[in-house]
Amino acid sequence: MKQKIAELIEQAVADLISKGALPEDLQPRVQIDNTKDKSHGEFASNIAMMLAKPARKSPRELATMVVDSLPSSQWIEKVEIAGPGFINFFLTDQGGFQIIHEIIEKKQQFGRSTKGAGEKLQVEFVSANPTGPLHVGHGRGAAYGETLSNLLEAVGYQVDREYYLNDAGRQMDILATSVWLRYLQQSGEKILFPSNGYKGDYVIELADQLVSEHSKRFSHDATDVMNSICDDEPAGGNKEQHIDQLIERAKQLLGTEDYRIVFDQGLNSIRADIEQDLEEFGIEYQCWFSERAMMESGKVDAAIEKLQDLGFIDEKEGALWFRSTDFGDDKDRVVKRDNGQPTYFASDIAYHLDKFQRGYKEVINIWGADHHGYMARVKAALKALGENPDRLKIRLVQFAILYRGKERLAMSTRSGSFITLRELRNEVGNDAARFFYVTRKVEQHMDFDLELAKSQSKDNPVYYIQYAHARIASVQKKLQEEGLAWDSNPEQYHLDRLIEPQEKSLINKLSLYPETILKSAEAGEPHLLVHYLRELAGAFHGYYTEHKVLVEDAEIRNARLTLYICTGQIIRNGLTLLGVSAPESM
RNA sequence: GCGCCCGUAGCUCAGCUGGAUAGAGUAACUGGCUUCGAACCAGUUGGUCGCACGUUCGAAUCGUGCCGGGCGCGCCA
Repeated sequence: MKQKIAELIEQAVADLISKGALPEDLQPRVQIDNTKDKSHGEFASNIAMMLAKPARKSPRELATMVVDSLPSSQWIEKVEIAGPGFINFFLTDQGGFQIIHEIIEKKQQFGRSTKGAGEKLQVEFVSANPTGPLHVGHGRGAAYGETLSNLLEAVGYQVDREYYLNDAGRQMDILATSVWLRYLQQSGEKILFPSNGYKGDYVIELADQLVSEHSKRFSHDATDVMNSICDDEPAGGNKEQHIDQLIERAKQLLGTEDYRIVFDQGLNSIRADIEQDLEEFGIEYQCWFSERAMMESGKVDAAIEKLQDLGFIDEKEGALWFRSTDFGDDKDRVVKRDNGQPTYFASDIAYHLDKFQRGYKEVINIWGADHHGYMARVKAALKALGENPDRLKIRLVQFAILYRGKERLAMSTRSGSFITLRELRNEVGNDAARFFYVTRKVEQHMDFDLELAKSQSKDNPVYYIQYAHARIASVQKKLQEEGLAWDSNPEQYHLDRLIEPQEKSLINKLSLYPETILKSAEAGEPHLLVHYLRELAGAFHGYYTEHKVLVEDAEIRNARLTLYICTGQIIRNGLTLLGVSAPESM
């Protein structure tokens, strides 16, 4: 409808220009807004104010000219000029009812579009290190990434969801060593657990599995393990050195093959746990991309060599530096350490190059806000490699700070004291968790009070929306019980019987759904959809309490049922995109 | 010190590419179930939009400078 009105205005302006009433070089950027106040009609345009200056006329005078030149339309009841020069459009009933027919016709397809034209996009999200279970901080990225993917699919893109698995590097070595040391403790060795190791209970469980599957295969005397290892921090030493020496000792005593078994035991088990956790949360990836596999394939070395060939690598102090300052970064970055090991950044370069080569129109990364410093260097590397860095879109997700009442909860994986995503899901439920996470825009810091979410779960907005859906389902059930049915023949809708103000505003809300989806998707802001659904549910609840559906008058009944069915459809469509269920009863 | 994000009602947050009297939820208070589900509805109270300039017909929205909070600035991942 907006489009139709915009066309009318464009015609009017073009008409005025051809008559010489307006300058030729005028380029109208027609903007149609939804009005907040219905006394201003359904839609408003500020075109007269926009053109006032270039046309050298007063806004109101210009508005009059535009209105007089406006072609007539069956959808427009009347047009008024108001305020400083707004042109307000009042729709005819038929104009407003169009949307009802469209919803009934398209059902779950309503609101979806083909704007994306089937182009391929990739969304990479969560990508937490497989060193422990996901915690509530990861949950926000998970819910956001999945919802964004759903929205992009809804507007016609083909989306691949991807998880970058950091299954190589020092953190994983620390995990493997932690598991092994717990294993040794299980077998009765007196070993003081390193302060820098992973202390969570799940590490002990991994050690238990190791015992039951491999018995004493990895056993060694505590004295051999700890011999000549430097002191840990509590004993006055350096905790980083301490853990690094323990890693070396583990590799040396176990040998390549056995070390890999211990390593993989931890990796595979945690990865499986993460995958299951996310699946239960409604998220399935098209690809789990292994960093280790990428390194073993030689892609990381190849990327470094390519940069070297292009002349962007300097050798300093035994290390290889990528000259990222040539491409707008603050400082140059090491890609290969003096010990010959590639850095995390080197993997990232190779990984992003690989993504780009897989033919996506755009690659979207969802990162925690603490990673914002990496944007410049990754884009710099892509640019150096001859790729267009604008194809990489990075969305930063601010932290969710978890509270239990007033108490702020720790979220460190290493310390082992954190609330897992699974615990959160069990406590507040998947629907409330998914909904809560995307209610606020991602740039906002978020306070997540567990006690509130739990104790006041009845007041959670997600139930408000679901309740509207359940009420509609309930009415339909009641209809059947009374031996009645909704007449699905459009001739029998009798929409002209919808004359109540609550009906008008509900219809108006319904008509806003498609543009809400489009905007949410394009701006990457699922919270717009959340707020829309709340408003829609609000409009419905108000209507529901004021007017009965199952009235004697069959025409009014069918008209209202039609409106109910449309409302239920939109709530279902919206909640589905959010990954929230739309229950028939609750 | 430099960079990114944020500052709107007591609290948690919306406010669409600048648009008409700044909106929800929650909390507080008042009223509404013999009638399709009260997990609901109607109403009242509550704001110098952090502060100050600037841009213009018009600024919560854009620009600059302060103030306040969060995060980042490793041969860690």
